[in-house]
Amino acid sequence: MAVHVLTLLAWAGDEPLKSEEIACSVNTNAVVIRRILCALGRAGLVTSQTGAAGGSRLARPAREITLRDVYRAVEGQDIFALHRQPPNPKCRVGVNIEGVLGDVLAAVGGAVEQVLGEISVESIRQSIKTSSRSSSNRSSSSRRQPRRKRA
Amino acid sequence: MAVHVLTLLAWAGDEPLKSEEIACSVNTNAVVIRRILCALGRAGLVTSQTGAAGGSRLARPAREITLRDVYRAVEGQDIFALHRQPPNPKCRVGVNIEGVLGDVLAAVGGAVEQVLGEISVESIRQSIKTSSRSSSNRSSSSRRQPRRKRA
DNA sequence: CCGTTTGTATCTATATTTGTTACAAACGGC
DNA sequence: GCCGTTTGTAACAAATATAGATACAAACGG
Repeated sequence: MAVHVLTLLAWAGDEPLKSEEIACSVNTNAVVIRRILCALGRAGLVTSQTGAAGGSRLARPAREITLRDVYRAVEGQDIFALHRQPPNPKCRVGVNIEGVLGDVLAAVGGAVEQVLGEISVESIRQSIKTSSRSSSNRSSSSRRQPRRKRA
Repeated sequence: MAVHVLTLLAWAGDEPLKSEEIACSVNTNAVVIRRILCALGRAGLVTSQTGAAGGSRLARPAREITLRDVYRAVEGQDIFALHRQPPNPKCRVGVNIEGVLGDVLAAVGGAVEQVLGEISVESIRQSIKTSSRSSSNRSSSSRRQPRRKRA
């Protein structure tokens, strides 16, 4: 949803968008959008203004905002997590497993961020533009079902 | 937790472990372990036997089981997900965003699997072995707090 | 044949996320 | 300076997912 929001803002250019307008396209409540915009604002990706002529716009060119920035702004930091309840410390494996898995998760997180770091909001916008031109497109044709697990 | 389970099984070697024993080290309920073992069994990573002398053991050498196998066995398929409620199809961005993001998620998933595919259960076991030898270790010393979001 | 263990169903508790209502603070136009 | 508008945030309800627990039939070995 955050990527969706930023893509809309990229499209709008200089013109500020109101959370209500964005919510309409995303098909959700305006407060949900404001929460996202707030997080993006704290990360320095967007600027917002209150008041009658208010709204939000990108803080810098869409080409200079990567999905990695978005990821860091809206996701906490731990996508994968360890045991909810710590393992039994009396077991030789239990004592150390969390430390070792921590390294694994760090490696995974790094790989995720590297992939996301190579994709800009502008490139997303471009993909959408081309998608809407040709309907015989591999992008939009694939996937229409995965409504599972955390948005 | 699945990695924890497999590491224990790798340690046990030929001797089958009961779900109750595993649950003790992981510090959870035996049924939770059995659920994991069942998923791992369906993926062909472990074999289990009922009965008095029953229990579970690895279906093949620990070196030939990667965390990618584990990942596929226990996680559904979509770690990241799209909008819970589909975007507004009347919006130019809303129509195509899911297709484009689907490609992004596929790329991220591929990167995750690639990293996990290079780590075997055996290497996890080795890391734990060395961890427990030297206490001045970067692995186990780092991280002790991230109890956030899904185990 | 009998005790043990898996596999699975079912239920509860807990955590997380989303959606919703409400409202103070900020801002621009008049 | 006032007034309507919009953000930022709090508070709460609803939906969803996961973990933990109890129960029990089926399978297996001695």
